[in-house]
Amino acid sequence: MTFKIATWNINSVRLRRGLVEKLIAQESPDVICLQEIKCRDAEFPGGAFRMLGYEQQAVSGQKGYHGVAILSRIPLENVNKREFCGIGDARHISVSLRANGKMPIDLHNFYIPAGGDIPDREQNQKFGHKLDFLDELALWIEKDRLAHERAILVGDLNIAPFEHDVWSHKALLKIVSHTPIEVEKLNRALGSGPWHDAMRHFVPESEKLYTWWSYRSPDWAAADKGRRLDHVWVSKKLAPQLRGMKVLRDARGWEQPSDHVPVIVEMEI
DNA sequence: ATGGTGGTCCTACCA
Repeated sequence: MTFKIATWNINSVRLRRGLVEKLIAQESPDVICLQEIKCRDAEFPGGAFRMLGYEQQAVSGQKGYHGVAILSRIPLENVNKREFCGIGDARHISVSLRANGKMPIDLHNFYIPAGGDIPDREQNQKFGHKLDFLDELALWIEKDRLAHERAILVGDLNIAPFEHDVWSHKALLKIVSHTPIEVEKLNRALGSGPWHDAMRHFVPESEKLYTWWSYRSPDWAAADKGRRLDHVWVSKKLAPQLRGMKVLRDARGWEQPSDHVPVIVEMEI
């Protein structure tokens, strides 16, 4: 079967439930991974999505900040929430997708810390937290061999690793999300192991590719000062099965938009 | 170099 997965930092799922419904109407993904739901589990509008066929749901919420969720039309098993850096932030949830009797696919949904403004862990604890999170992620991936078979990793990773993942490589080298130390740590976690970048699989490294445009730019489309903060990675075993990818840039212009847009990947599973 | 906007929840904090 051709399987379609979407990932989207929704920046409050209660405020933008209608935009998720619009995504569903337009794209009808089999699985939707959301980040920054910004609500507790009990406040998640699961009923509305259930009515649209997403009867399988896994939610890790908290009050006011962060929070991740997975909506699925495919049966989910083994819901797991990992706590990073020993603080209670809801920044990860994983499930196994059980599709048409084949071996399940492990799916990890992440919201990696943004890291604040100053790219120095001595001056900015939030940047230190981001680096520690990435180190812990790299260790976990290696130790538990997260991509050993059929696996997908998505989310707002808050890092734009390639030169053309940002509007100006030179201007952003000291801007959190594109600093060399963050890129190096992301590469250590994902770039050199059993993972495969499913977005750059379809778009060459020499081409600009963004998923986020700041709210602070009223002319976001004209200025087009974007960054690719949202990612889809698949295990190398799944890489030959990739069939398509798109970034729904239009969603940045929807009414009362998120500052991130959905990324959609299709593959045979 | 600076400030620009938007979310949560009600006072700043976070992005």
